[in-house]
Amino acid sequence: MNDMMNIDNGITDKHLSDRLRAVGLRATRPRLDLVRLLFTGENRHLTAESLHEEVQQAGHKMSLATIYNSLHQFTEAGLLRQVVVDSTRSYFDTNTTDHHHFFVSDENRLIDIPAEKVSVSDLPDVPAGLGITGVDVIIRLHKKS
Amino acid sequence: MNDMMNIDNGITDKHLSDRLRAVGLRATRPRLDLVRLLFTGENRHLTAESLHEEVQQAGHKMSLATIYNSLHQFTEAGLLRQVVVDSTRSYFDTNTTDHHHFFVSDENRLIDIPAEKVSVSDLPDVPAGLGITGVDVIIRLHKKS
DNA sequence: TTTTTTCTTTAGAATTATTCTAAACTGTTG
DNA sequence: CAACAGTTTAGAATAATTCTAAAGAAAAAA
Repeated sequence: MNDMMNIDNGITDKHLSDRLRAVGLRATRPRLDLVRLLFTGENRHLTAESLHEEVQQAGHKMSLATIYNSLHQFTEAGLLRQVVVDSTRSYFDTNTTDHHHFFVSDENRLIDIPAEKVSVSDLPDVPAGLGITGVDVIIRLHKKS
Repeated sequence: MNDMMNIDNGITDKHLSDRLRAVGLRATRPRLDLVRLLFTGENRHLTAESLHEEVQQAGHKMSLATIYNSLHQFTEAGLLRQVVVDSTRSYFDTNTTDHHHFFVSDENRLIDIPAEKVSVSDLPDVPAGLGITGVDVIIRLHKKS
């Protein structure tokens, strides 16, 4: 439809397709619709449900299964990062660089914290035979009385 | 059955009942069976399922709903701490003092890290109107190749 | 004590988020 | 454009958790 169409910054569908192919995923129509929402504009935090709604509102129709599949594929491919803050829902972050999170429990909302703002020091010895996958810092917040 | 029975350290059912009543919960038979497993001996990490199995093996019979109810009541009462590491299951920790966790994803196992071993410094400004509920640090581990 | 009230427990149904299945469909490659 | 491998999808299936409303037990009142 618009190979050279410029959405709201310099990102075209060509860029997005290339990005998908670069991580070994075919640039299909559904996946393009998703990455367009995900990687055009600011970094985002989302759930399968919220993304699904957004896709509908963007005028596309997509099975929830596809949303789940894609979120997981994108995560494995390193395009997304999964953030575990709530045991009832999965959150995904389009910012995959090293950083941490505030989690506002009253609103189920995540806020990024740059890595430099938190220093985790003197890490204890990791049990033998195990390696560190990642360090997650979550600062839980609540509305003040 | 055994008001003064000493399980394996100095903790009797009387102590456990008092502990329940101290946080405003009736010392019922099911709750006693649970706290006996939870607070006699070392600190533990558990899930509703794992606790349910353990209760069965201890020879009691208890509805899973009671396990869930109790875990949540105990958590609200401050007897347990909930640890969110996995979006498919809830973990509870009998150690409610300030500390952090290793999470071995290959085995779904938690390991405590004393608070002093991790220093979170230079916390960023908390958005206006919000207060800090808690700071969770989770270091994810995997089996080394 | 007995009675009454309030809190608990429970079995099973219901709910929610997520995953699975198998068939229809679409990029990609030759 | 044929043929294959990778994708999408609707809907069923699953897993963890919560709900419901009825029966049971602890605490309070009489």
